[in-house]
Amino acid sequence: MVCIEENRKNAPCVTLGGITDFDIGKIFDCGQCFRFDAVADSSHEKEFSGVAFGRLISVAQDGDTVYIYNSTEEDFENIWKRFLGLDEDYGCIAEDILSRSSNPALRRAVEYGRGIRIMRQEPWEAICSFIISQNNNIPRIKKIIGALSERCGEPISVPEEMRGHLSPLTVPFAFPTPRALCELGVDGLFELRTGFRAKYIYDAAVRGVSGTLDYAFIEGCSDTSECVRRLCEIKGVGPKVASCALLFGFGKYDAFPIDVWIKKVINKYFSEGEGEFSPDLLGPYAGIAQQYFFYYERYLA
DNA sequence: ACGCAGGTTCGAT
DNA sequence: ATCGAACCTGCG
Repeated sequence: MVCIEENRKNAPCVTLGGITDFDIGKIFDCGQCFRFDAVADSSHEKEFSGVAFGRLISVAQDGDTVYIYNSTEEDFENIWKRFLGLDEDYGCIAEDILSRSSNPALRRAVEYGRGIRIMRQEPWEAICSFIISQNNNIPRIKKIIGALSERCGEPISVPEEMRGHLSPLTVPFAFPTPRALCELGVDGLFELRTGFRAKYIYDAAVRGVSGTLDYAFIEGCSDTSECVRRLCEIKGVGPKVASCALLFGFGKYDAFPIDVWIKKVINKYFSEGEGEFSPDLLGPYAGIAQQYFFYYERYLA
């Protein structure tokens, strides 16, 4: 018994049924994305709101039903489907990963991380976000990115119907363009509490504006280690940051970021056995395996 | 309170 | 080539 008046107040919403291997709690809390936060008083089991591609949405989930609020069908097809990794069959991907190695820890990690999806965020935002992430903690990373967006990103209108679907941490501003960050300058970036990363962000922004970055090449290049080398030309971008940007922003599923947690994983589970560990062992979805391992090591225990 | 955080650079061997 | 320190800041 749903009253029409009440319905009319609802935000436009795309509803998806029968979604498996998909858990927004894991997807938004596994550290790949810094602009989505939990909606506290949601009417759904879980709900996260945030900004991407210059748009504001919330993603909610009850069991295998997923809701995208403030999205049209068209935006879902063109943007959010890929953004949320809903265009991939994670059953097959997990199977492929497991077929590469009989390592028992790998099996446990895949099991534990079931529901994680690798997001496909905007490349520029991913590069910048992971520059900011270095030697930093997640709450502060989010704070800095929010501040940057509020300071020089395009404002986004928030429909009245989205009330109740928003985290207080969601700031309705698009991620700044390279040009906007350039205009801010190193000093402006420093004032936004980016610390020693200010000059790195600035260098990335300058390259973004001048076209030195060449996204098209990276998008089209199937040699991921060559992509890493290209991104490492940016000051403040090393192999870890480059790999994160490639994995979470460019959809390069074989990019394999090695951070402190993954180092632990390699030492703990891959130390015995002849030869050095290599991501290549894990196949074309090594980066996704990496994310399962990361989540397992970081959040279990 | 005070070490530490999903790294990278820079200078010293 | 390899190895440590230093790096901004504010959260836990």
